[in-house]
Amino acid sequence: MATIEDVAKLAGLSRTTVSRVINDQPYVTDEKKQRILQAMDELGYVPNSSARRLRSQRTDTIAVLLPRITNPFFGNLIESMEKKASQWGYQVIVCQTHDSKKKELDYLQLLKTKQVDGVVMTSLVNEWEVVEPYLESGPIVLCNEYMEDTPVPMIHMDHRKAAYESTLHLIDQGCTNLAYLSGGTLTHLAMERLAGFKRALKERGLPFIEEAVMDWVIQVEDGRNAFRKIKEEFPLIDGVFTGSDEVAAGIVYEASHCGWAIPDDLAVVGFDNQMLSLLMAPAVTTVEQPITKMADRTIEVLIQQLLHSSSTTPRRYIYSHKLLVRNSSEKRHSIAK
Amino acid sequence: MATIEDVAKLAGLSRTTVSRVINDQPYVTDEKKQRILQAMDELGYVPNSSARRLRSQRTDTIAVLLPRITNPFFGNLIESMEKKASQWGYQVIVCQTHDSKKKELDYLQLLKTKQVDGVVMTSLVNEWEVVEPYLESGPIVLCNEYMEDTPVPMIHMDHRKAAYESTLHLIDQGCTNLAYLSGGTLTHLAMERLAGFKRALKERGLPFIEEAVMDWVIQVEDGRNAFRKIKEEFPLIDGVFTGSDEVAAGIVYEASHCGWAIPDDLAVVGFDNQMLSLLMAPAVTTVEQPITKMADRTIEVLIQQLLHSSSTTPRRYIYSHKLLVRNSSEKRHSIAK
DNA sequence: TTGTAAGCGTTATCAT
DNA sequence: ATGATAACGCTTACAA
Repeated sequence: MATIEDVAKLAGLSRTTVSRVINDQPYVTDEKKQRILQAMDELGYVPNSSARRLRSQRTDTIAVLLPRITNPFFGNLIESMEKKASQWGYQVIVCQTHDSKKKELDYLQLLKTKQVDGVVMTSLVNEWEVVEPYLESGPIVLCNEYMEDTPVPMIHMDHRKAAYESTLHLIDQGCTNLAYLSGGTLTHLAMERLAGFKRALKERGLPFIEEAVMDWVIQVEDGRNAFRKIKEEFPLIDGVFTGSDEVAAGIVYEASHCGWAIPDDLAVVGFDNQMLSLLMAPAVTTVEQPITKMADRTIEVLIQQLLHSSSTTPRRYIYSHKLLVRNSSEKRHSIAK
Repeated sequence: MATIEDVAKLAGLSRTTVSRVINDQPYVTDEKKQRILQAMDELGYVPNSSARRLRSQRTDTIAVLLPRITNPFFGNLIESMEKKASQWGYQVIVCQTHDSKKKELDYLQLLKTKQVDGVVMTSLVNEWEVVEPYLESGPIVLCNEYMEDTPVPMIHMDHRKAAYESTLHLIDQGCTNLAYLSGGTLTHLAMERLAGFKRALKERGLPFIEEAVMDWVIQVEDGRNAFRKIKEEFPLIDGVFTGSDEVAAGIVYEASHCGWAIPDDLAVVGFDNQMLSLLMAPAVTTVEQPITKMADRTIEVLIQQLLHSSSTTPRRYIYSHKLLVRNSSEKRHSIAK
């Protein structure tokens, strides 16, 4: 494998000059530049990335932590982030935490070992206190996930409000016994949504049915199971708030196959506006998130920190959602007065 | 940032001994080991990964090239690969080529720059001749994608056979005018499938309708457009082979919304057995791939190459598929005699 | 069992 | 405009 030394020798110049060419620095005559470029070509020379990183103390790489790539929401998020990052010459490393505290910390370790320059966290399962020390090793930006009193930039939606509106919508359709299905209570996000759900109930004087709260309902399969449980144990439930379109789809699917009418017997709302929600029959009411905008902003904010390591107070960017009402919740003859 | 030197000093030992502890090597007394571990802890020491890589010439990282992570097939593939790789202490870098020749080569460059020890290609858009030279820089394994006379291990299904069987199934259901929708003709895979499709037609004496072949039909949206085209331009078409469940879903969706009956007016088969195909109404007939098995084997094969750099002839592992017949193609009263 | 010392391939500093 | 030289932080012969 050819090194910079080999190139220098072949071109009859010094390593320094070759390095200048590699890094597009000034003070190299065109003639010598050409000689070097040709030598590089001849030897098939490629700079060794570990050596560059070691010397320059930069990796031009950022890590994006997410629960699982197979969740389309995060898939789309990472897709946009990568596009944006590459525009700035940055690589992205995808880090799946699978909602594990240990894995989350393992990946934050990348910051300490200098494998990445910065980190984006799109979910947060550890306590913030545990994560904060890693800030010493490099910038962290929160996208999607968020919390109060945290000294890092945050880019996200108002999930409490979104859940609140979804729930109001269900109530407006005449639902009076609502179930709440969540992807897990560990994250701050999940608590925000639950708060919005409860607030809507309270405002309309409806009871919060503790027993009809289910956690760790994430996949389609979980949604199917949840429906069966509702059918057998809580037949009075007439509306379901879910934190994901997959779960909503599972419910719609299983309900249809069990002879329940959606939305008349059971109204369902999902979250994220995934393709799936539109394709289901009936189509699933859901919350649209401005994924690309959030992703782009996140990368911009992180890279700005990387470039200027500015000590300005971290900003917070809040994006707005959109409730997409579809047939899984919209009753033809609304019972609401 | 503490270095190995700092730890050595604090523990009153040499860098070498510290290094031995870091790498779990023998010949360190328990007492000194403890002293070192404590020093590391005290200083919050973490080995610098660039330095290790530079010195050891290994990255313990492999790159997996795929078209797009938002395609659930590849999402699941990468999920399994990552799991397997981490069992061996390897990291995985996800590289989205978006079917671009340039990006594919850019990512292969990771091998040359020593950012990764090996590469898995799950799709191949460049000519093999262009890719082959990269083998000098490290091992490459093909998973999913495959071709003849290539000196690298291959792990894949027989796509020609799968397409052949799907097509026969459509014909058995009484279809006589078949359309063929492909995700792109660039890959060898696509050609294999087309060959299987054609063979089935030929065997049953049906015509191959050149005009009803559509390329670059990938997403749900493409499927919807494809249906509209069929409806307007080729109303005689009564069966469609598609290379993806998304496309099939788009067709089913659009057809239903246009008043066509699936499968009676139009039978549809998809590919990959994605969740979506089961959830559609009607559910989509599809081809199940043994994703986890293929992913696991791929990583094992690659890591074996990494560990032993054996010069044995590269093996080829062919896995078998399973045609899942569902309502998008199975006619209640089969017309076939 | 432990330590010395020589690199790994770059880039940054300082001369020239 | 170009070059010599010293790091960057670690691993690994080899010596002790």
